Amino acid sequence: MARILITSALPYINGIKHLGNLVGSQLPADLYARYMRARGHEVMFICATDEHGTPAEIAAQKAGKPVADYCAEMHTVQADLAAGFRLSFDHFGRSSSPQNHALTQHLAGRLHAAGLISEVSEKQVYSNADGRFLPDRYIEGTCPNCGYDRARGDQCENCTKQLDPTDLIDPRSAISGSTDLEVRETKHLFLRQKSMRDQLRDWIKSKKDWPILTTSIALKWLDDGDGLQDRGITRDLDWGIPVKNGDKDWPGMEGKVFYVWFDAPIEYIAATAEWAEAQGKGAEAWERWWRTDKGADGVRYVEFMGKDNVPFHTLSFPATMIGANFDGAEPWKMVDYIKSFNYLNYDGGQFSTSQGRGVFMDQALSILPADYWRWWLLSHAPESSDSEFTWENFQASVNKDLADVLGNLVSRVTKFCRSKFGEQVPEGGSYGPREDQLIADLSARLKAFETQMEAMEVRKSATELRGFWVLGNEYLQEAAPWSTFKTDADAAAAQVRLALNLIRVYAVVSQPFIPDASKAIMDALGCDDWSWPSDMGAALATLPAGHAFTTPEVLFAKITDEQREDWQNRFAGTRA
RNA sequence: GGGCCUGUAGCUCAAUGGUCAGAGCAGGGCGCUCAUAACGCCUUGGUUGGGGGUUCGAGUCCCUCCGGGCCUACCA
Repeated sequence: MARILITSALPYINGIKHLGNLVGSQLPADLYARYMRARGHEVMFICATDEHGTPAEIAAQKAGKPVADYCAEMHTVQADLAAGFRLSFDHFGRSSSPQNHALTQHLAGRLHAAGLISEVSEKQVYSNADGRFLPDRYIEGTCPNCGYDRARGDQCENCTKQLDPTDLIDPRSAISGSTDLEVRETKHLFLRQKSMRDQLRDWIKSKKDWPILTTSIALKWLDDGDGLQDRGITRDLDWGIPVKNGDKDWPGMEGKVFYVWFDAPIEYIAATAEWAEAQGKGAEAWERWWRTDKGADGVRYVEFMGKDNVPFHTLSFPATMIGANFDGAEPWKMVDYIKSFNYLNYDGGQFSTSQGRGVFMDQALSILPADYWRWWLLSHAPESSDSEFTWENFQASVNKDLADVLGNLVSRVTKFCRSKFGEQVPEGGSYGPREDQLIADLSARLKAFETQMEAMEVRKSATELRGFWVLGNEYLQEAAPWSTFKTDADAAAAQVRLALNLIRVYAVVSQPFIPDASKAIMDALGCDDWSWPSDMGAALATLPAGHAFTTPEVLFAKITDEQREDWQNRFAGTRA
């Protein structure tokens, strides 16, 4: 039994996430966590809301609420939706937690002691009307290059030219529209990652098995142009983790907070500490996952994220971990594998939180159960390139795979049994060569599924699982118990007994993808044995003759053309 | 501008430089009647975006052109 630490990129706090966010990190992480638990491994699956930064403050302001209240409310909303999608986090934390405050400040102090923090004075744009410094992209104005009047301070969207906020003609605040802007001098802490470039490169190059998407992004940041740059880790904001040197004040940094991207990955660790506290356990309970000197040396740590998150997870966060161990006193667990995803598009364009385009998690659950979405999203996960959600494809996939192949199989087996033998596993007959062949085929197919799951090949895993289901229909068609029954009731009994057991095996193996349907099958079969069918023959003898069951309701209702068209229209525009 | 990814059947995707480029869906045919008009079997369908090159051999490697996407460090 191995110990596996799994983190999903943290969903940002400023609103409900869309299906693209879900499939880019949390959902595949959940699939992996569920599978590894099912295989008997010890899993720690961590996620949290990412609560700091300018967008959170602005979202709270728009909602007319204090930012702390807003974040607390949105955290609850996101936690409920995660539960609705059956995301099986061991803990869903908050980056604003006391644990993260303490740990972030502690690690900053360690980096300072290591000589890896420098203080840099910068000039930044301050908006008097908004009472805040403005990040470059929150300043709008006319592009000096093309004359586009809604160019942002970092780049003109129209002509794609890179800009500096001071380049803009007639600059104004993107938040309030105010032109009462001034340039102020402000001091910030920088993480001296430049000095750790070789260490980071060696570490990344040692990861031979990482996806190209992951390593190419990391190496680009390391070596492109002037190479890896030092990174600001503080901001002039009210909401965030106050800048401290461990538990001591940091002279000159009063009133400043750490940059959200500094404290967000640290929350992976802090959230595990939150978990330990919630469980009534001591520090050793979380340290055995995160400190290689305290038990984490045997842990395999896997991160899931969208491609936009890769630089922070391959460079800044590792730099923090390596730097904090400058004297060998704090060996932190480093990531072993990064699974990154491309983007899911929606009907010819992008999903967009800011524009409200696409299907959002709450809307999705309001029209169909979680399993439908889980199945489609996972079986179409954007692994090798961006992929696209269309309602036609969704309808076709769900109806064929879930309703016809799996759902109908469960239905035909249980209903046939009920009508010929009653609602109990029939007795009599014995297995022959056909059944031996089925067991061999199932074993081979399961092995292929396991291989793909362990490699985190999400789409291929779904394909293998579907193939595993198809074997049941093929067997039934060939054995044809409805014909057998007319001449040899005992033989039909044996065939149905096997088929009922096969359905149980399907519930167990499918559980990482479609947990609710699996549970419904198990409940109908009156069984709670979720052990993995490593010995297929034995697994298919789990339900003995005479075992009572109930015929389940339709597992997956088909999506009708009317429904599809209705949803297509309903979700065609942007969300209010 | 630079970097990276990507382009394969009507659709969604496979294929360590090595049989005749394969699956699922859709389409066509046959079978079955237990089942959610479901299931099974067979089958149509390709100049692998265009062009050039390397190689005994290229979907795969190189060059070039065309299309789609992402990133480019103060959104997160």
